[in-house]
Amino acid sequence: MHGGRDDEGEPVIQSIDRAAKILTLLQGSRRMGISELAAALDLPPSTVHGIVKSLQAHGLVAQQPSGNRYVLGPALLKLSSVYLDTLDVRARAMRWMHELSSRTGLATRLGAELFGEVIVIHHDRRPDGTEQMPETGLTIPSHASALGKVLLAYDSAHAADALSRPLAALTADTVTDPEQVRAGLEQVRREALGFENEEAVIGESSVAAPVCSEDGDVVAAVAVVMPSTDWPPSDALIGALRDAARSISRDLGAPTWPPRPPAPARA
Amino acid sequence: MHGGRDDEGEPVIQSIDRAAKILTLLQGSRRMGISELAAALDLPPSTVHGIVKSLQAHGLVAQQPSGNRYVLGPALLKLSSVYLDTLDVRARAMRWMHELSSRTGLATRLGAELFGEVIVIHHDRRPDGTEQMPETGLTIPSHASALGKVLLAYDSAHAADALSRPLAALTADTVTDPEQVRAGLEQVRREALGFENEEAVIGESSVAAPVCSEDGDVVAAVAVVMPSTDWPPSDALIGALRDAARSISRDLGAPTWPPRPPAPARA
DNA sequence: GAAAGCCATTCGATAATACCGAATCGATTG
DNA sequence: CAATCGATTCGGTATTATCGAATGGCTTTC
Repeated sequence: MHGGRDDEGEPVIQSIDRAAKILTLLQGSRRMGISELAAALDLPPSTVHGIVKSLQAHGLVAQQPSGNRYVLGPALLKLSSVYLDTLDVRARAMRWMHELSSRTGLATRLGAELFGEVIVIHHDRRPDGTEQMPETGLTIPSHASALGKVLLAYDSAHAADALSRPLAALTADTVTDPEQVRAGLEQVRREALGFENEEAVIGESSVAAPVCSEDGDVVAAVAVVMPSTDWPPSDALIGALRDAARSISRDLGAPTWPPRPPAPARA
Repeated sequence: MHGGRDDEGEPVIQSIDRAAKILTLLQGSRRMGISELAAALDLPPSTVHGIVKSLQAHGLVAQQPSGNRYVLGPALLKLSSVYLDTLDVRARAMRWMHELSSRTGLATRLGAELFGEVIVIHHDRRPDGTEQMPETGLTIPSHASALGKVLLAYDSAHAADALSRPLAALTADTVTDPEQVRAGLEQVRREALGFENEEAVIGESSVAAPVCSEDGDVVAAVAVVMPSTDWPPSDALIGALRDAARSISRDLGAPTWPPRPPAPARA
């Protein structure tokens, strides 16, 4: 009952807070007018206008040629590009993920936690020449993905956050009961593997393994994405995935792999 | 002399302006402390601290585990992902770029203008299976790239902006004289093609063509990137590039291609 | 074709707000 | 163990963003 994130009373600068909320709103519904934003935030239009114009001056939002609708701006792209460059995990992972994709013939993803969801930090395509959407930057609900289950299993704060709100059903197979999800995490910890079979996208399944940093924490997860027709994953595939996860972790200076579960478990 | 961008006296909200400047600083030098930022902005550390914390609350910046240094945050990645999704140009271009990459065996880029530079909006890799850095989000100086030359040629505001400041020499072959760059644009307009031979990266050359929108404006440019050993590009390659540029423009509803130059040119 | 409604935008007064300087806490170094 | 450097907290003050009302541009409607 007393849990939450925004009633903490943290000292946040009002206008920046509002600006960030506007960006988040534009993230949800792509193109919005001033008064639309104003209504959503319960603020006078003139206030919103000032904020939006300030964001626009820095390219963080842009108004489309049509005139009176605003969208996210190009400066965000450059910022995110630099953000990706600062991530050691990603830099180290890229090489092994490419190898993993080559060996398995499947797409691979690297994910980390962002506000209770999973954000894809790197994506290596299937090596066949087909056209594939870039997935870097996508966010996926934690409870419905292999990546998410792994991250949940080793980060209790993340788990508490993600499982405290109602879980969306993305397909018929999505597990929407928090307790059931939580129960599954036990096994994830035991095997250091997370599975997901058509729980997020129909026809698509995945397996994920944890990636550890220098001080043994799980900072990310790698996944292999496969067509559901290939389910369950072969031992060879799982072996390759574990190899990749171990290699990345080793490159990062992790002392052990698989990681020791955080919660006390009697021998 | 009287030209400029930031002395316009536009009504910008102070704290948002400062927040954006902090993001830009973090974009330049990856990891900075509070006092470092404060020095750069000539502000008291406590002020900067407040702003940074507010940004942090929304995931726009993050402090690294080490403790007292800040970096750009993961929320930017999600925002940029949505930004990319809102771009029709990109959505339409992806398919044709993939075909272009397949036909030529080379990497292709789609670029647009951002504050006088070129930002890469989409990148299709070389179809060989080699590991390649994702280039989406990179920015390239306009004067040293084929993409940039095309964009400059059709957007006089962009040209005025980009060529008013000193031009960086990225390689020995970079053209750093604004007038010389400007002179080259004439030919770009005539051929609807921009060329660049080792002017940005040694061993790499590229050719670009304009992409037009519904109302005939040049909104982006497509480029093929090739090893300099293949220079000059074959007619077949240029043909394929033109085909792609025309197809994308057509999909966008452009009335004509190649675009009519903006400057009055007597028949 | 004219009028009305909608929405973005501008302006100026007000008080709420973010800013700043000084003090505190924590970490790192000699 | 002492001292320095930096991040962080706190509270008073004045700058600053906010808001309401008025304007202007655009599309819609009758």
